Amino acid sequence: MTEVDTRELRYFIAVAEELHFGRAADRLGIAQPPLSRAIRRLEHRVGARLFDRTGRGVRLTAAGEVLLAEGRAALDAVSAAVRRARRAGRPRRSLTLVMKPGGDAGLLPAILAAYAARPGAAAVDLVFSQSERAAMLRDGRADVGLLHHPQNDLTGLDTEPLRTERRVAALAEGHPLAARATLSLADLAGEPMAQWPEAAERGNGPRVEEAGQMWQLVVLGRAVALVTESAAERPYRGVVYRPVTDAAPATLVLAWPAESRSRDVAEFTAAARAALAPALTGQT
Amino acid sequence: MTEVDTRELRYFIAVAEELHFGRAADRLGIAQPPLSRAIRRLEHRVGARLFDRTGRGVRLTAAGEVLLAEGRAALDAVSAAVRRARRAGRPRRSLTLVMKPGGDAGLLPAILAAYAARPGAAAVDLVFSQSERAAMLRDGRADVGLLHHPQNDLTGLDTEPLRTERRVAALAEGHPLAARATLSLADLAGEPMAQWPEAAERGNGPRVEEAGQMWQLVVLGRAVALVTESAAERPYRGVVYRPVTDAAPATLVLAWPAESRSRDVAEFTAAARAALAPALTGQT
DNA sequence: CGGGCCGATACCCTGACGGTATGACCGAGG
DNA sequence: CCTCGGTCATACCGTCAGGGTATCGGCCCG
Repeated sequence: MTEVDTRELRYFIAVAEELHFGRAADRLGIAQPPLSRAIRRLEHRVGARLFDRTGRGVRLTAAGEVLLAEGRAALDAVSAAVRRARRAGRPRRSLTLVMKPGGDAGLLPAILAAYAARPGAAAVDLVFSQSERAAMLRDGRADVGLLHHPQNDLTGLDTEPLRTERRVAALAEGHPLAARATLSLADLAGEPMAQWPEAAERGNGPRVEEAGQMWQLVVLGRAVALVTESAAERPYRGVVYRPVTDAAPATLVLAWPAESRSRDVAEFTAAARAALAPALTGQT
Repeated sequence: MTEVDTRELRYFIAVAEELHFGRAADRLGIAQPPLSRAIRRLEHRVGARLFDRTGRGVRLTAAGEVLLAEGRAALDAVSAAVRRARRAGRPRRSLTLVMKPGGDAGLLPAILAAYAARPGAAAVDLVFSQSERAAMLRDGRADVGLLHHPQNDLTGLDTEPLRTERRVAALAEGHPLAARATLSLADLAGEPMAQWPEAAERGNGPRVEEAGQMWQLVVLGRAVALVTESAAERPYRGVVYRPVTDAAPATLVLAWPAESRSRDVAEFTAAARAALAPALTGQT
C-alpha cells in the first residue's frame, strides 16, 4: 500500500475542520474537485471511509475522528523535525523557551541562572504565547515551555511540576462579589468570564487575545477572570483578588516534547529541577 | 517555505542510514540522480547542509543527526495515524498488545481479566516481538506493550511500572560459573553473551533471533544469557540461574504512545494499574 | 598518473496534481 | 411533485515535479 503524504493529511485536516469541501478547498488555496479526489484517494489508502457525505455538508466517521487527532500530531512531528534540524544547522546553540508573559510564578530567574551556571549551557531564547504554548512545543517552534496543568493539554509532552497554585478570581474593586472574602465557582457561574481563543466558545464573556485586554475589561467590570495566585502578587490598579475555594488548583509545569532527545533540553530540565528542589521539598 | 513531505524524509533517512547515495537509491528503488536532487532540495528547504560530501561516501552533519532522529519519529507518527485510523474504521473494537513471549512476569492474566471485566472493554489482540516492541508502539502497529526499563528505549512512550525484577545469569549446568552462588558483571565479562538483533554488534557471543535459540545455546554451553528473575520461575532443563548482584534491575513496564488519546488505551492502563495496585503497594 | 568510485549535472519524458466545466444527488419550499 | 440552490463527484485537459539515462568532475588509491 502506498505511503500517505503530508499534503494528503493537511487536506484531510482542512476538510475535517471545516466539514465542508468547498470552504476547505478555499482555505487550502486549491479548487474543490482536486480536494475531493485527494480525500477519496486517502480514504482508499487508509482503507476506511473518513467522512459521511450527507447531502448537506459532511460528518466525520469514527476513523476520521482518529485520523484528525493523530494526523495533527503527525504533522506536528514533521514540522518539529524540520525546525529542529534547521536550528541544529545554525552555529549558535540555543534553546527556545515559550511562556505566557508573567506566567512563571517568579521562578524563571532562578531556573535560568541555574541553567546558565552549567558548563556548556546554550543561550536561552524567550518567546511568548498566550494560547499556543503546547502547540509550539509539539511542532518544534519551542523546546521547553511553562504551562499549567490541568488547564493545558499536556498530551505528548513530558513535564516537571514546578509549583502548584491556588486559583483566584480577579474582580473590579466595585464588583458586588468583591465584598466577599472567598468565592466558589457557583458564585462566578453567572459572571462574564474572559474567553481566551483556546477555549471552545461556550462562555458568555468577552473574547480576549491578550492579558492587557483582559485586565482592562476586569477593571471596567465587564469581565471577571480566573487566574493563579501568583498573578495576584503583581497587583493591578483597580483589581482585587478573591480565592476561589473549589476551583481546581493550577500546577505550573516545565514541559518539553516527550520524544525529545536533545541534550540541551535534558540539561535545562535537570537544572530547573535542581534549582527548585529546596522549594519543592519545602512545599511537600 | 514549502512543506516537507514524507517521501523526502524517507529518502533522507535511507541516505542517512546507508551513508551512500547509490546504495540508498537502490534500496528506495529509484535511480541515484533523482535521490541526489531530492536531498539537495530537502537541504534547501531545511536551510542547512545535512551531509558532508567527502570524496568517499558521505557523513551526517549535526543538523542531519537531528533530522535523522526526529524524522524517524515523524514518519512513525504518520504511519501510526494511518494505522490507527484504519483500525478505527473496522467495526470490531480491539486493542493490540505487544509483548515478548513469556515477557509478562506472570502478570498478564490478571491484567487481561481486570480489563475484560470493565464494561465496554474491547477485544485484546496479542502480538509478539522480540526486539521491535517499542517501534511497534511508535508506528501504530500496537497500542500497548510490555517493555523493560532501562533495557528498552522508552522515548515517546508513556509507561506504568508493573514490577521490578533482579537480573540473573542463565548458565549451563556444567558451566564453571554455575558453582558460584552469585555472580557479578565482571565474572561474565569474558563469557559469550547471546546477542539480540536490537543490540549494536559489540559482543562476542552468537547472534540469536528467538528465545528458543538462546536457551538451546545456553544448554550447550555456547552462550550465557542475562535474563530477568521471572524467567527463572520457568526452569529450563539443563539451565541454572545465578543472581548477578551488580546488574541494573529491570522494570517491567506497561507502555503506550505518549500522544495516545485513545479511550480504550486509557481504560486498559487504568485496569492494569488497578489490578496490580495491591502487589505494587506490597512491594514498595 | 591512470583507473575506479561516487556524487553532481544535463536533458528528456511520464504521470500526478491542479484547473474548468459539468453532472448527480439531496433537501427545502411552493 | 417539481424546481432550485447547495454540495460533492466526475470528466477532461494542461502543466510541472519527479524519475530515468547519459555523462561529467573530483577524490582516493595503486
